[in-house]
Amino acid sequence: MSEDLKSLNFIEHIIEEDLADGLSIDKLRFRFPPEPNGYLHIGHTKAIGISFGLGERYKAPVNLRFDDTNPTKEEQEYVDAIKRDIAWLGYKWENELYSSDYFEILYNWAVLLIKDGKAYVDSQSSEAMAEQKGTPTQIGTNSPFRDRSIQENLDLFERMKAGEFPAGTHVLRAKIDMADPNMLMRDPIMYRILHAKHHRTGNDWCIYPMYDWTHGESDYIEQVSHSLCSLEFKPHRKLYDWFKEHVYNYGKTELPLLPKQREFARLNLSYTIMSKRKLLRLVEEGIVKGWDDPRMPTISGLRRRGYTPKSIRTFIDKVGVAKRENVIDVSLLEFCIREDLNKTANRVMAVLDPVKVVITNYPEGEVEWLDAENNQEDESAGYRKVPFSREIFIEKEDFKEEAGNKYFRLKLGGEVRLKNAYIIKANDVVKDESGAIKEIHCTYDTDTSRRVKGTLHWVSIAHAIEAEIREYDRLFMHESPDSDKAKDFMEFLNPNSLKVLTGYLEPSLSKAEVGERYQFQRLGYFNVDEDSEPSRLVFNKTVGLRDSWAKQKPKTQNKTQTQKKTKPQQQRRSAISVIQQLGKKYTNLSEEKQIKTKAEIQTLAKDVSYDELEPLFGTAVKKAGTRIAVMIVLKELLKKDLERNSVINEFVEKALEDKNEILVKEAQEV
RNA sequence: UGGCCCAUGGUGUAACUGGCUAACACAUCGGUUUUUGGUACCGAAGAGUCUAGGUUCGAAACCUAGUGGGCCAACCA
Repeated sequence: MSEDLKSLNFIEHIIEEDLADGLSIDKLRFRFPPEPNGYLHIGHTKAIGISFGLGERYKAPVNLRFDDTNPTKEEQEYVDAIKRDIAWLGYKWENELYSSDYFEILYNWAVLLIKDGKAYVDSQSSEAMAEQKGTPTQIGTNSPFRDRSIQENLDLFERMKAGEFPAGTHVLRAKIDMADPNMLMRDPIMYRILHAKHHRTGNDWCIYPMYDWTHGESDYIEQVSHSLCSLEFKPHRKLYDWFKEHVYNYGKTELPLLPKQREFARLNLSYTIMSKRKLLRLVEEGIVKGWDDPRMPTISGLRRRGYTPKSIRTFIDKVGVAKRENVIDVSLLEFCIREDLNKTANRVMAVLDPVKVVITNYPEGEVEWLDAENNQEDESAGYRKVPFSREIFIEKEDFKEEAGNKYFRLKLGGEVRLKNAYIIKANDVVKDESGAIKEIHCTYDTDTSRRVKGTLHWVSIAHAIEAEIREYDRLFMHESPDSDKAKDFMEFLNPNSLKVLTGYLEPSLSKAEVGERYQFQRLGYFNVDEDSEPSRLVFNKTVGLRDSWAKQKPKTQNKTQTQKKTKPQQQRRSAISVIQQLGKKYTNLSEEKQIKTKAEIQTLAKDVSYDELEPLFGTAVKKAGTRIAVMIVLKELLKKDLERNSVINEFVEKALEDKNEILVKEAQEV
């Protein structure tokens, strides 16, 4: 193992600092805390990759902890799916834990908090409490129940637990500060009454702890050293720390380590949505066939689509970790899966949009079994036999009656190589009444040593097996479907996200098994779907091959859309600010470029008023470039109707004495 | 109108914590090789680090202000 020379992300920097400050490396401990209320998606993979990745890097334990404090939304089905997905990704958790395991200790701590006067029972409606809470810009007001006696609070809380009250009648709140600018500190709710059956604790409890109270304390109980979560929890940190510091008094002997919460930006993928709620809607409204529909960004969807765990892990590695909002281009994900599959997937031939080719000089009824290499990237992959005969299919797209010489494929009078077989020449076409090509008549040549520009894949008609091919396109046509505030994300659905075809495959595929991945040569990577039956194989297209030929054809809509997009900031930039920027780099430019830039500044100067320019006379002496640009603009203005004044004279004189020659030269021309 | 966070090529991250010509990956464009218009290899273009001021011999990094974006008012997590 070589030393990891990769630069550290900000979380790794924090850990390294903590280590340097004396934290013992064996105290490092992480956790991944999903709520079992939905399936994991590619966005979660980032969180998984960060915490489990850190675990692998530092050989530290990573707990899988289900944050199951809301029995109304959570189900065992999701627990199972989450475990399956994490394991599939190849990560190993130290302990499988549940927040619900800590209900008892959490309750006991809550009682201590009441005894310390740090928590109280509130008995208002949620509406009343919401009103008292204030707004982000307006402080809140105290609850009339805020100063109940400790005895009364203890009594009420115990009776809440005992199930004496209906839901919604009482809550336990932390007593912090209703005037805190951070709304989470305004006496947050710790417990609510919920007469619901929990997937693990059954009917043992009718009060359930809230996220903030549960999550941080679970970290503390598990002695997690670094509790990593996404950015929207940043405001929670203050409360996380408040709870933690109070509870520390009750547990410091057995639980000496205080966890540290840090936040990173979540992953966004272009053309997809990540919200569990919205994904659920796609499932419920039948837009997709289920959580594992290959078009879904869920881990189970990607798995079914043919993605490998390795490709997803390298993807997560490549996207990095930082605190700024980001949208990752799907092309990066596609790059990762192609990179992996290129090395591992065996090549086969399949024709998805067939046209018949008759090789007129090949004997009728004859069949040859030719050798075909399975994977030139992997010598151990070996060879297989493919049958060749008089009648074969090729792709419609691979033949044109006439075409320019940039078209390497088959055309009348032209030659092309058949992959793993012979060179053929197209002599004639047979058309039906409508003019559609029915057959292409070719002759073949057994001398395959000649250089021929194009190579086509093909399949012998008599030997081909039919299979269902499912081709997928992005589910949404908008780059960030859920960012439009005016439109519902459903409006951006791509109506053609699924295309079902019948493909003709070489016979070696008849033994293909569910989950196996292949490269259909020149087309893309495909895997065998679980809907397959021995009599009827079903393939999913995982991803197409890179296609630099397709790019030469007219650009697609999406391309033009993304290119039109410019930063809003830059759109409304004034001439003067553009000039400032040009000036900044002016002194670094080559002479040739300086001339160009100067002309540009002169043009822009037409849109600059003297009032805009004057403040820049005070530009620092060392910023010669900016002053040069200002000088150029000044000269343009003087050429027009501007009159010289003392401020201008002063600026010019100062420039004449400058050590920058360009500036002096420009000033001399005034 | 408050608080907190963020700002580096088209995209995502770096920059040894103030010091070389701002690096890497994806995307883009060109070339070489090739029985996949794939892969591999070589090369190019693209940012002077949101703006302005300041500190400093020296700023992407530090300070101030501005601009732009995000988050925060669920008995959700």
